[in-house]
Amino acid sequence: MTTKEKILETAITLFAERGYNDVSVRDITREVGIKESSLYNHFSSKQKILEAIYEDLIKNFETATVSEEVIARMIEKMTPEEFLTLSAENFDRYLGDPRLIKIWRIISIERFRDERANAFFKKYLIDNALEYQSKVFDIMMKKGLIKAHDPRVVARESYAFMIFIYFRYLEMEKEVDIKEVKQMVLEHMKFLSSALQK
Amino acid sequence: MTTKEKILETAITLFAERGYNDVSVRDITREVGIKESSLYNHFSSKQKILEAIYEDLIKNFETATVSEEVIARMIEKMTPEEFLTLSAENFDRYLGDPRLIKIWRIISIERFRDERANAFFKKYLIDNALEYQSKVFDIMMKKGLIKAHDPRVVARESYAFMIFIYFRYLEMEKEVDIKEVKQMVLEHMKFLSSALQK
DNA sequence: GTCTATAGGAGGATAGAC
DNA sequence: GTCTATCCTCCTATAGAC
Repeated sequence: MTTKEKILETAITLFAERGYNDVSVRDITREVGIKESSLYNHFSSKQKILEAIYEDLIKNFETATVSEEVIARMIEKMTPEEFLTLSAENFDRYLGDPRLIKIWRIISIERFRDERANAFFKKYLIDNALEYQSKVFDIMMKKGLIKAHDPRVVARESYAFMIFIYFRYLEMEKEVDIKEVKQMVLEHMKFLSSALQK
Repeated sequence: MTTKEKILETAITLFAERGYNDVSVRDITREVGIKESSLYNHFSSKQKILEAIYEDLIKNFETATVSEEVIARMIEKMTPEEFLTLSAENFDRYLGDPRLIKIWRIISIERFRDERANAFFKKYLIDNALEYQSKVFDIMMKKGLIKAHDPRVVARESYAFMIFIYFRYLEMEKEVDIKEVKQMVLEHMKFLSSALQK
């Protein structure tokens, strides 16, 4: 690992623990094993480190995003159970990536003082997901696979639970019991399935 | 309003906007209209102001808490619809109290660096409410008023939505459209009612 | 109870030698 | 690319006059 990478990874760990403001350049360089002044050979300011972390996440999103077309074709073939299982699996993948969890935790902390972080969180972790799920439920209703409802209402019922889990376990617990969380998500999917059954 | 009260109210407003760390004693005293040194005649440190705010909230909780017995008797008489309507009304009352919203927002921000704030939030805004709702649904199931389920699962389905609303609208928006939020809560209650109907 | 003046410390950042 | 030395700014808090 290069010094620059070491700085970035250390910053991610420390920012996720205490937030950007409560971590000093001194804290980072002490952990990395260099002097403060040496850091400025790799990043021109402390702020640039944070921006590099944000860009890391954006890159991650860009590579992970699937085209509208592909999504549309996938949905056409899926049953409600398959869709809910897929959602749960996506969440599980997130739970298995500690570095990604750390970066989202930084966004969580920073969103109170940084409008950019707040907007990013809102868009990528909430509103886009709600819109997507809304489309899926709409198609399923039109195909007569589930009970007729306002699809946006059903999408909120489905996804609000995920946000609750994020809030209560990922943000509020130091150590997450992944098995327990997966169980709760499973129970939610079951409840929703039965509520949507015709 | 005494100077001490002015300091407290100003601190609540500023801490809710930017968090404890990003508000200096200078910021507070500038707003109040006194010099920094004068503040120390009313609070022995900046930290004590935050603690006074926490105590304010705790006092609020103590006066608002109803005994287990009263709750038990209330539940016995309630239909599921009445209970869900009551929950929505409690939430509306919160939405109508800007000072209380500010204080909870401070707790929201501070929970990432202050374990006490985190524990407080977890207990009073989430776990106690979940436990309470769980008891209510259990009684209703035993009385045959709603479909049989694990009452804890139903309580999560019911309350996770409230936390989602808190997260997405109270924490993430500068200006909350209260009418829109009330509408979403209403739609949630309707969905849940129909899902629990025998 | 308010003021002026200042202490004492931590933070981000730069200059310049090696 | 790393180091030592240092700068400047902002912060919380205190001393002591009025």
